Amino acid sequence: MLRMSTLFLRTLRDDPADAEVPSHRLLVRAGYIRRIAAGIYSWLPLGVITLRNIENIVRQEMDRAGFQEVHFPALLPKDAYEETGRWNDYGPDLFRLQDRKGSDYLLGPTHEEMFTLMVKGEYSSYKDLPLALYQIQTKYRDEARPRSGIIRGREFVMKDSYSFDLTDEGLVESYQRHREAYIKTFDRLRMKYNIVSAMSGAMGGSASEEFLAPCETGEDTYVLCEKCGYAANVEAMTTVVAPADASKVAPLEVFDSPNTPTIDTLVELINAKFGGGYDGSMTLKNVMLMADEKPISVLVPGDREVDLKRLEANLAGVNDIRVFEDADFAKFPGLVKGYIGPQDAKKNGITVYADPRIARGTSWVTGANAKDKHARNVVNGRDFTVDSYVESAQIKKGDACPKCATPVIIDRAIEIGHIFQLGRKYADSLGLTVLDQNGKSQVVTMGSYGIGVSRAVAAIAEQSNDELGLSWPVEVAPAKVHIVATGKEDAVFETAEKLAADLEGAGVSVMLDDRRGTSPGVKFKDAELIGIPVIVVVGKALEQGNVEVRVRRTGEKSEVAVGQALKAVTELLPTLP
RNA sequence: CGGGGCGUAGCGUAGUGGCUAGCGCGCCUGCUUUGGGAGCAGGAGAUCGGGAGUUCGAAUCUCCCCGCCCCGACCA
Repeated sequence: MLRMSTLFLRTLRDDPADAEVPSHRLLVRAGYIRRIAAGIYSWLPLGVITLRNIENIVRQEMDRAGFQEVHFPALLPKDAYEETGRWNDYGPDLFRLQDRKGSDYLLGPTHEEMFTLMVKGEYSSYKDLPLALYQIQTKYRDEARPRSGIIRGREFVMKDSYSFDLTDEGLVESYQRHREAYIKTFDRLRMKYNIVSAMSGAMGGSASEEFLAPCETGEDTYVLCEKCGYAANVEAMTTVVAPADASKVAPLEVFDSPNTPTIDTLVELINAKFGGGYDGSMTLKNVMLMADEKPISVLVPGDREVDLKRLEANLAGVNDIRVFEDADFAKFPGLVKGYIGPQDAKKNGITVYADPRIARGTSWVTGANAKDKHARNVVNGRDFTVDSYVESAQIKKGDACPKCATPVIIDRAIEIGHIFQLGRKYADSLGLTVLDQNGKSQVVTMGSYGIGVSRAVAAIAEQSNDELGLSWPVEVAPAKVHIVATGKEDAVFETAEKLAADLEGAGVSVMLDDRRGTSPGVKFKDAELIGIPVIVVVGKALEQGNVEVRVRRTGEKSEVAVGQALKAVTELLPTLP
């Protein structure tokens, strides 16, 4: 039982000055967490209990799915990370340190290497597979910009699991098992979420999905089709465009276009010149980029920007992309800034990438590669060629769903889980093999799955709060019932004590506000701020032999006889989220 | 890393060269009060982020450093 009279807790009346997003503001005000440094927080008793509740739900669902818990140190020698190349590839986000002998260590940002080696050390037969292991552990990443309280921290708690299979089909099955376990977990946490297609990114591998909890303060953007349910991270959103028939398009025509350095000025000019009917989407923008210091041109419709994130995610084998600078233009005199068209790309030795919207046979208005000159009726396949198609244009609200063509909506969310099929990358570089039925050595294929446990505290807080404070789901809350004793008569406190003891006896965790001499207003405000789902007030109504039962989330109140309170509360709890 | 903002008591803040750094919350003591962050009286609590400088005099001006927040870049 938690007692307000002794609980290590001080709630704050004012919002902390350094907190903006609701979860951060309220978790600090209600005394769950305190900031230690940027992206590094300590947990006070209420926070620890809440975090543990979430951890335990995650643990139970992992165990139920047949995954086995292990535990690694956070402090790791660099060896394994050297072997996979991540000691360097991970870059400045890796916390590195040395021991007294000068040996290199790191604080684990994720544990693929360690799990792979652990399995390698124990297992060597196909008969041992499939296998899935997990841990709940503190991770360290020296984020360039930690933000939003515990939504993106530099130290955070994560559940990470890894599956090990002999075959690709086995991996797909393991992936599905994890997917289902995640659905059960997040449902139990009472979170609103969408499962969206994602890019596997730097981790390599094929299929990947993210569990995104929609909320305004989220830092991920994703598209959602309300009709067919298609959901994808913007990076993974695909564009379906049918090739056009260009046989009737008039020949390419170069025209004078002075003072049209931007798409807007160009559209204005061509509408005046050719009798209207043009808009930005009919022009072709040539964005010059350096991909690993090789010049590339990316073609997108004039009314859209190049989305560098999407481009980078979809452009295989390129590490670094940057926009052209003046020095780069100087090296390519054939490129006339503001008047570039893809017609001469070959001649200039530039690789041309195009967004799928620039389909074969489509006709465009674009630069004519000469100062103050543009061209119209420039047809893909006739007047220029595209080396490769790559999703690169910015996604807009209302773009067509790739599955059913319905206009999609765009929403923001917090990433709370990520599952993906890793493949053999780590098993290969660390030599994790098993003998198959024929006694032949086979490289194991892996899946990797993560849940941001401490981030889930923030995500749930983001999704369940109001102007009064937090409002936790029953299974997550630091206690299920918050009993407020108001008044100065001993009878009130005695009744409250007894009810608290009875509830605890029935397996219902209780927070009891047993502070004497604290005014009722303070107790109510604190209870609402802390966000325990059921508030029982033992006070004025006691004269009639009643207590008041309130539902935090809805504000519903009802009076029940003291003798009925235990029953009323235990019956109420299962009906709440 | 680029842009913007900020750093004064546990929290929120006032104070643009001049007296002992002010106020609210919280905290302590006493009295009163007890259904919506009570009242009165008294009290404790601050090297004004750090260092150097300018000045008769610096929270206030200058320089350097540190830290925090927001936007962007980045982010398995």
